Amino acid sequence: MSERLPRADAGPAGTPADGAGPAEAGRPLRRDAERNRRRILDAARDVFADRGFAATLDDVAHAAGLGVGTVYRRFPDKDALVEALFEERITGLVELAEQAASAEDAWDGLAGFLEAASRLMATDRGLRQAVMSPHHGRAGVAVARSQLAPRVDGLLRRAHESGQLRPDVAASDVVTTLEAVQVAAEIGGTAHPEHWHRLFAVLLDGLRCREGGCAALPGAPLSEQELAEAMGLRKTRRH
Amino acid sequence: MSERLPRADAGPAGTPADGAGPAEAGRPLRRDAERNRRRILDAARDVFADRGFAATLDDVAHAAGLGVGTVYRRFPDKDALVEALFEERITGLVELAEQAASAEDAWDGLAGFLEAASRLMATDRGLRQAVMSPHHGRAGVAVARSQLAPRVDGLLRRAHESGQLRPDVAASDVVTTLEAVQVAAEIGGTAHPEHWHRLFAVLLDGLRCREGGCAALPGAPLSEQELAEAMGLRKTRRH
Amino acid sequence: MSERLPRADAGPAGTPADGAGPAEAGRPLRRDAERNRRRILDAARDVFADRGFAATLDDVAHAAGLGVGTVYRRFPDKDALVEALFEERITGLVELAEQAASAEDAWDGLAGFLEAASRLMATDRGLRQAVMSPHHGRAGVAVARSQLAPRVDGLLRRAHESGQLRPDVAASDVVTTLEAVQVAAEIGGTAHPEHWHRLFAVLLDGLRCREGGCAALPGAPLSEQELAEAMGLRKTRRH
Amino acid sequence: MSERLPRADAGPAGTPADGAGPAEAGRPLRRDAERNRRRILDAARDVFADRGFAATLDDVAHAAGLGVGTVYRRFPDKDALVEALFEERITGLVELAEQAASAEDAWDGLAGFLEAASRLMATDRGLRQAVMSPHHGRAGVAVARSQLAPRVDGLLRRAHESGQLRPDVAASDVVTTLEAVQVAAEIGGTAHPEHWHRLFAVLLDGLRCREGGCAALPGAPLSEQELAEAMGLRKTRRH
DNA sequence: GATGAATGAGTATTCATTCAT
DNA sequence: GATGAATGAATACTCATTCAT
Repeated sequence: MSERLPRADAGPAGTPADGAGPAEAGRPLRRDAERNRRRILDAARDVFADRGFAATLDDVAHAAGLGVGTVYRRFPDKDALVEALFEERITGLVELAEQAASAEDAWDGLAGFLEAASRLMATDRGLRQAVMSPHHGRAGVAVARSQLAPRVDGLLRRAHESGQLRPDVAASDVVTTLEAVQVAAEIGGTAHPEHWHRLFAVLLDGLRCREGGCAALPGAPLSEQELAEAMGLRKTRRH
Repeated sequence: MSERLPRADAGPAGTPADGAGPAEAGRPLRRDAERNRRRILDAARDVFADRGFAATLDDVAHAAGLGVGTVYRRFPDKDALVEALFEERITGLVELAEQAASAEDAWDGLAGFLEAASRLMATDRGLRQAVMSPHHGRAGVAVARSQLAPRVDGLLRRAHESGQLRPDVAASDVVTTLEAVQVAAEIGGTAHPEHWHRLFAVLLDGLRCREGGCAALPGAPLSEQELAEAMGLRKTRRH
Repeated sequence: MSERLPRADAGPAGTPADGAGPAEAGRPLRRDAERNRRRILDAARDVFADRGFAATLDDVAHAAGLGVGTVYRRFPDKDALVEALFEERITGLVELAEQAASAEDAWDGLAGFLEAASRLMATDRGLRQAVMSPHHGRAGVAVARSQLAPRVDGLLRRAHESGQLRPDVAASDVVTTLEAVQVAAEIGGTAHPEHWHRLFAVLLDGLRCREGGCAALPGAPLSEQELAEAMGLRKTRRH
Repeated sequence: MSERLPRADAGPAGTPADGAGPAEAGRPLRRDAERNRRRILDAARDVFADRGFAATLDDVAHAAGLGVGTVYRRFPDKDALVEALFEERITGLVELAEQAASAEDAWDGLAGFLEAASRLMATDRGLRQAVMSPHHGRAGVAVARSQLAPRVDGLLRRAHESGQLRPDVAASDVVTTLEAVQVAAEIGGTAHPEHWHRLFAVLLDGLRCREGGCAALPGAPLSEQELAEAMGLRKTRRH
C-alpha cells in the first residue's frame, strides 16, 4: 500500500473544469453570476456539512451572504442545489480515479484510489448524507457516476489482470465498499476522524486475493444498469 | 459457515414476551388498547419501511385504521413511536445473539449471528434507518444496545479464544460492520434483496484470522464509552 | 367596623342545602352518584384553583380519582362543571349576606359582608377567574346572582336608610366593588395574601358617606336587568 | 378635577416616533414590510380587542389581509405580537404620565393621569387583558412598566408633598387601582362605556386625603421588587 | 439581476367530547 | 354505571417557493 495519492484535501474548489464555465453548458454565466453560484455552493457545503440537508435554503443564502431569491435564481429548487453539490464531489472522485490509473502497481492504484476517495468522503458530512440516503438530490448519483464508472472499471480491470484482486469483484462492489466506509466515518464523527480506517482496512484486505484463494462472493454483482437504477431510484418521497 | 441460525424472519411478532402485556410495565393495557397498540406498531413499521421516518403520524394512524389522537394516546410523540419500534427490533437482535452463544463452534456462532442480524436488518428499512441515523427515537440506540453489547462481547470473547478471529477486532468493529452491511442492503433495495450478502462475505472474510496472520487494524477501536457517545450523540438536529 | 362576620372558611362543603340532594332538582341522585358529583366538584375546585380553567377535564377526573367519562356523566360539558362550581361559591356568598342582614348596625352589616365575601373570593383563584372573566361557565353569574341580588339589596337599603352609605351607591356598584377587589387579590397572589385589603379599605372608605357630604357618582348605576346582561353576555367566544 | 388631559383616544397611531421606522432598531424595514407590520398590528388590535387573546394568528393574518407566514416573519410567535402591541399601548400611558407631570396642581396631575389612563384602557379590551393577565406577551409588563413606574412615582411624590394624597398610598396601590378600574370597564363593556367611571370616582375619592384625616391603609404596600414579581410571575400556565 | 417579503400547504400536538368495553 | 380508549377538529409554527420592489 505504498505510493499513496496526495491527500486530496483540495476539495471541490479544486475542480478545474469549473473555471471553464457553468456546470451544464448553455451560454456561460456572467462573471458575477458565476461568482454567486460559487458562493452558494461553498456556503451550502458548509451549512449542509454542519447541519445536514435539513438546513434551510434561507440558512444557505444567509451563509453565502446572499438573498434566497438569488439562490433560486441559480438553482431551480433545493434538490437541484443538493444535486449540484453532489456532482461536484463526484467530480473530485473522478479526478482521483484518473490519477490512480497511472499508478505503477495496479493494486496500489486501486487501493490508493479507494483510500483517497474514502478520506475525501469521510471528511465531508454533506457528501456522506448524499451518498447514504440518496433521496436528496435527484438522479444525481447515477448521472455523476456515469462519469465515474469507466474510470473505476479501468482500475478494476488492471487489478484483475495483475491477479491481485478477488476475481469476482465488480464495480458495484467497489461502490458499495466506498459507501460502506462512510458509515464508519459517520460513527467516528469528528471525535474519531480516523475510525473509518479500520473498516477500510478490513474491506481492502477482503478484496485482495490471497494465496490460498478465496471463496467466490455470493450472488452476482449489479450490472451497470442495475447499479444506476439502484442508486437513482429509491422509493422514498422525501428525504 | 455451517450451522446457520434460522432465518429469523419472524420479526417483532416473534417477541414472545409481548403477548404478556405492554412493552413497559404499569398495569397491562385493556384488551382493545393493546390490540390498537399492536396495530399502530405494525402500521408504523410498514409505513416507515416504505417511506422512511419522514412519514407523518397521520399516515401511520390512517394505515392503522385509527385516528391520530389514538396514536398520540399510546405514544407521546413521534420519537417515542420510533423508539418503541426500534426497541422491538433490537430485542430481536438480542435474542439472536443469545441463540448464537450456544453454537458449537465459536466462529460459527459469531458469523451466524452477524449474518442473521444483517438479514434481519436488511429486510427492514425502518430498522436500517433507525440504526444508521439514530436521531430518530431518542436514546433508543444506546439503551437498546446496552442490552445487545454484553451478548456481542460474549460472542467475541469466545471467538477470540478459539483463535479464529482477528485478534484486534473489538465490539465497536462489529457494530460498524453490521451498520456497514446496511448500506449495501440500502443499495440493493427490494430489487436485489441479497445484494448485501456480497459485502457481508468480504467483511466476514476480513474479520477471520487466516494462517498467514494478518496485519493489525489501524488505530484503536472505540471504547464502550466512546461507542455509546458516538451512536447517541450525533450532531444533526433533524435527520 | 366591629362585629365582623365569621371567617367563612367553611367553603362550599358547608353548603347545607347540598345535603338535600342534587343541585337542580329532578330525582335525587343515587348515593354513589352524589358522592362522585362531590368528588368531582372538590377536585375541580382544587385543580382550577391551582392551574386555572385551562386545566384539562382529564386532570380534574384524575384528581377526583375517577374516569373522564364519569365526569361527563355528571356534567354535560366543561362549562357546566365550571358553572356548577361557580354557583356553589355564589351560594356561599348568599349565606354570608343573610347572616349580615341581622347585624346590629346597618353599615357594619354591609361592610362585614363585603369584607367576608372579598376574603372568600380572595382565597379562591378559581372563583376569581370565574368572576373576572366570566366567559367560562355560561350565564352562571346572572343565574347565581339572581339569588344574591335581593340579599345585597336588603343590605343596601338598610345602609342607605341609616344614612351611612353614599346615597347613589347601587347594587351594581357593590358587585363591581367586589370584583375589583379580586384584581388586588390576583396581584397579591399567595405571596401577599392580604394585599387586597388595601384596595378594599379605600373602596369601603369611598362608599361611606362622610360629614362633608360627597359628590354624586358620575353616570347612572346599571339596572338589575343591565347588570344581568353585562355579566352574562360577554362577547368572547372562548375564554 | 379640572384641567383634564385630552381624551387620548388617539391610540397607538398617535405614537409619532413610529413613523420613523420599526419598533426595535436594526436596519429600517423596507417600505412595504413596514406597511404590513402596521397592518398586522392594527388587525391584531382589532381582533384581540374583539375576541381576546384567544384569537388565532390565522385570524389576525386574515384580518390584516395577509398570510400567516407574513405574521410569523414579523413576529416570531404569538407572544411577541401581543408584546409588541402591548408595548405600544404602554408607551401611550407613559406619555400621558409625562404630560400629567406638568399639570399646575399636583393632585389634578395625578387624578388626570389616572383618569386618562383608565379611559385609554377602558376602551381597549386587548390592553385590558394584557394588563390584567400578563401571561400573554412575555416580560412585557415588567419591561413596559419599568418605564411607567418612574413617571408614576413622580406624580405620587408631588401629590404627597402637596398634602392632597393619603400619605400611605404607594405606587403599588396606584397600579392596583388602575387594574381594578378595568374590571369595571369589563363589566360595563361596550354597552355602558362609562360604567368604569363610577368605580373610578369612588377610588379617587378614597385616595384623597380629607380634612378629618383618614385611617391608614392596612398592611404595607408592595415594594417595587415585590410588585414586579407579582405582575411578572403569576402562576397560571395559560390564562 | 438581486433582494427579501409574502405565501400557504404541511406537520406535530392538544383536548373536549363520544362511545365501546 | 363507570371506565378510559378513540376521535378529529383546532392551533401554533416551519419552510420551500414565488414575486413585488
